[in-house]
Amino acid sequence: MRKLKKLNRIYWIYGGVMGLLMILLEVIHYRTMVRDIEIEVYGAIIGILFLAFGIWLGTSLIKKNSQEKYDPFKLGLSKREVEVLELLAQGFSNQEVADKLFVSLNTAKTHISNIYSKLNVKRRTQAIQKARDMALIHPSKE
Amino acid sequence: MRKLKKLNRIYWIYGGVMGLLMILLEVIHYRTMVRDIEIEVYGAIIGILFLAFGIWLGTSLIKKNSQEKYDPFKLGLSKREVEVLELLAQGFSNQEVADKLFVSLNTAKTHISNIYSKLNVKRRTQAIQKARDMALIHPSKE
DNA sequence: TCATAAATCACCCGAAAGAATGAAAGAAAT
DNA sequence: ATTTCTTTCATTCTTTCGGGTGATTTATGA
Repeated sequence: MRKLKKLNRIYWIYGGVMGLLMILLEVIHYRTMVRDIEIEVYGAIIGILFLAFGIWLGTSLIKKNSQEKYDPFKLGLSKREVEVLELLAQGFSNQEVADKLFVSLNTAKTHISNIYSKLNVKRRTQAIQKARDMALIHPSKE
Repeated sequence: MRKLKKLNRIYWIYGGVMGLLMILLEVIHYRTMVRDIEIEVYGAIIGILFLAFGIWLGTSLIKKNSQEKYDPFKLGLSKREVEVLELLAQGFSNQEVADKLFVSLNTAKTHISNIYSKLNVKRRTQAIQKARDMALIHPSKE
């Protein structure tokens, strides 16, 4: 639903930019009616414009593809649990998680256990994996 | 050293393709000397070619940037240890790692401990993190 | 206001993980 | 040949994890 909507808007943008580009070309075309001399320039301009547009379009498309799965914490995870998950993925121990959140070790463990059952995993490494795959947490790099 | 070399080769390739594109345009240009009628077609061809080139170039550049750090296991890691690291990153327990490599649990634990000291970490989650960051192991997705 | 969910903490227990050593056989290098 | 490295395994000990259960205190919403 929302996904489709968003994708569509992106394609509208692409279309719009493309249209603007065409208009720009038309303008250039009718401006340089003294073509016989200017045809090389005309070609160069078109080339540069479309090259730029292509690069922009290509990079945009890749970026869209590599993100956009972002499942918010709608797997029953509470915001506190997402916080904990974030810390887990950063390699902290139970005790460290507890300290960072200013709660007791027992509380941290409770959160972590709940995360496991909600993510349907048995170990923290699996939880981290799943969280990354489903983009439940902030990506580490790039 | 090797990094620079590789990057340079990539730019050579880009340059080469760009050159071919230019030659192609020249050919098209002198082929369609009946321009007054064909100038729109000429523009369209240039546009399409450069658009395609731009997209290709853009996506290639992004991909190159997002990889390319690949540090082989020159941190003192033996090949066996890299194997173990690979399995760790897949979320397996010590026992599972041992089973998959047909060695005893003790052996697996020894490898894992050695990995920790070589990567200078204290926990398996940190080892996995570091292995990913330094691209010591195969990426999980994409 | 009453029920429900979230967040907090405690206690117990067994399993897994990790640290510290030692040791031994085979491969590889010099 | 003789080191050096790798891989293998064992033992002991401590710490950390994870499961299970139960309880209290806010919030939130119906």
